[in-house]
Amino acid sequence: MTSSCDLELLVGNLRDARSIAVRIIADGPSCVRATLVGLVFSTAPRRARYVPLGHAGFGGGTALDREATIEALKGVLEDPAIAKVGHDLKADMVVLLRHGVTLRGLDIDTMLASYLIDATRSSQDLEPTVLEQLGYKALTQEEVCGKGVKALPFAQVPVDGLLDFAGERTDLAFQLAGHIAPLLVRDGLETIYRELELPLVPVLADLERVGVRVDAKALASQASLVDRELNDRSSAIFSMAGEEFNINSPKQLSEMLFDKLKLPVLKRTGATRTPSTAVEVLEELALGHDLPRLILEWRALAKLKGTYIDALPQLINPETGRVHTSFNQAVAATGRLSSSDPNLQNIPIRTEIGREIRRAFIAEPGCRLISADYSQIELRVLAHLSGDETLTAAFARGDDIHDQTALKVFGENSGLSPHELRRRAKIVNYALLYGKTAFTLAKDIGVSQQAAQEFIDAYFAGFPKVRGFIDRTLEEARQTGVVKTMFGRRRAVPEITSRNGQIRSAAERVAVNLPIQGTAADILKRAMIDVHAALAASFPNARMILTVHDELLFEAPAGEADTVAELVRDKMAHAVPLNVPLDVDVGVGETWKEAKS
DNA sequence: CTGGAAAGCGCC
DNA sequence: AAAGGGCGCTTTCCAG
Repeated sequence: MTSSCDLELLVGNLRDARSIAVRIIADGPSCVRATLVGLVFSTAPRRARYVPLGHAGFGGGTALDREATIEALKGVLEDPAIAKVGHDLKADMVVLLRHGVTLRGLDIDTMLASYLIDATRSSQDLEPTVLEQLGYKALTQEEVCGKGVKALPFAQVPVDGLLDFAGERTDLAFQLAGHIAPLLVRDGLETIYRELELPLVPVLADLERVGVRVDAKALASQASLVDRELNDRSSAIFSMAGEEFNINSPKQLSEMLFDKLKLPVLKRTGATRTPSTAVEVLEELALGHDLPRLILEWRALAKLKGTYIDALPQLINPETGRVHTSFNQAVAATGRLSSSDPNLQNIPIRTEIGREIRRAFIAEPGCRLISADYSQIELRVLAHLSGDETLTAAFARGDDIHDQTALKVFGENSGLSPHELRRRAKIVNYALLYGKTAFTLAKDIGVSQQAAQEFIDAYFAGFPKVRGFIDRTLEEARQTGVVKTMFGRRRAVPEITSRNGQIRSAAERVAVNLPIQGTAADILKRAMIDVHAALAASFPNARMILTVHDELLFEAPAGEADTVAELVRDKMAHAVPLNVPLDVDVGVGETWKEAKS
């Protein structure tokens, strides 16, 4: 273990020693995620200003060691002139933030660089990336620390092994950086890396550190309510079925519905070809039998309870009273962020009972939550990218875009109610974004397949340049094997030339979707960086706490909530210049549910 | 007992 | 015959 004397020597020699390796156990199980930080200071002349950081999803060490070590290194870690290199710097940053250290001078994050080069890799983890880029088979944790180490309680993991593992990973990140940085330049990704992904790292680290307050009592009372509803339904289900079975088992359920009760098999599952019990199937069956409806209700409630109501309270950090999600910046193929442990990007909103869960997401006393979401951002991106005059003019006038689509697609004399018209038009709008076929569109809006095809044709006739945008995108994909967002984020679509029609069609949908979904993701990232800076400058007591694809959530003192909301609206609306306005809906409330309504 | 596949479903 | 882009989580079921 490094003594304080060694540390002084180390820090003193940082700029002129040939090579010094230090491995620090920096943290125990704590707020967001326990992490082992390893530092390797390599001061060979050409690289003298690089401090690579790595982590290994671990924690521990004695308080004395880590506090003394971090204190000694603080000046280096916080010096923006000393460039930092690592694999997943945000993970290190979150740990250091909890020790009062703000990591500055972020330079090469090999995870983010690798992600920009190929976002569709199955993993951006250090070891597989090193294997692919450097052809080096990295040692696993078990190989370094001994077999069975992962099963040990943290306190019993041998410290020496951890140090070696940290050092190994740190060194790998450093080597990888040298190889991968030129690839960013080769692929024209420097700008999006330097101006979007890298500046987002400290923003996300802040969001994770702050977390969101969750009301465990509110969830507990919802739990007992939902329990009663579940019991009522399962009793009814078993009495109708004539026996008890596990409703949650698709296998047992399918035996009950299709073997014992002889209901018609409408669809089979993908791999095993067993009769499907998916929601579309049960909805169809519910027209002729009472049982499927009850099963659907039971399933929805069980999902709510198991995934949210029971799970969330266990994830409240006792030190902060808040839930600290992890945002993953290197997973989604389109450039979106994802959230896990827990996923706070799939909290229910669609049904009233589900929406109740958002009452449990609350502001600190004396504070308010502010929700700000882009209105139809993907359709606006489509309008911009396609340059379609009808679409852009509709957005410029502030028309309701779904009503506009209804007019174009269904005409003025369809005989449908305005509400039904708008509902169908909304489905048509989003169907287009995702490449939905006439077959499924017909099912969704309850018309014949032929009628659905006529709606699709009418859409393209009404918004003529959208067809051109799709054709150009597909042509680019065929020519280059790659599609891009407005800001140069890329996604490879190698299957675009597949001779297999199904595979090729799937690739075409991916190719058309990427510029739309990916550009929307880029815009939100830009907005997050801008808003974060604006709040730090003008409202230091207001904090960004969540991001959900087209929405940002904030917590601010009640007295300034309205002002903060307007600042946020302005920054989001002007994050990037488009040839259509970006409208932002904002709301303030004591809970997430209130803020969204 | 653990890990992974499959089915299903919550969100944008 | 299949038939919508992007995620992450829970449960069941089975293999090792």
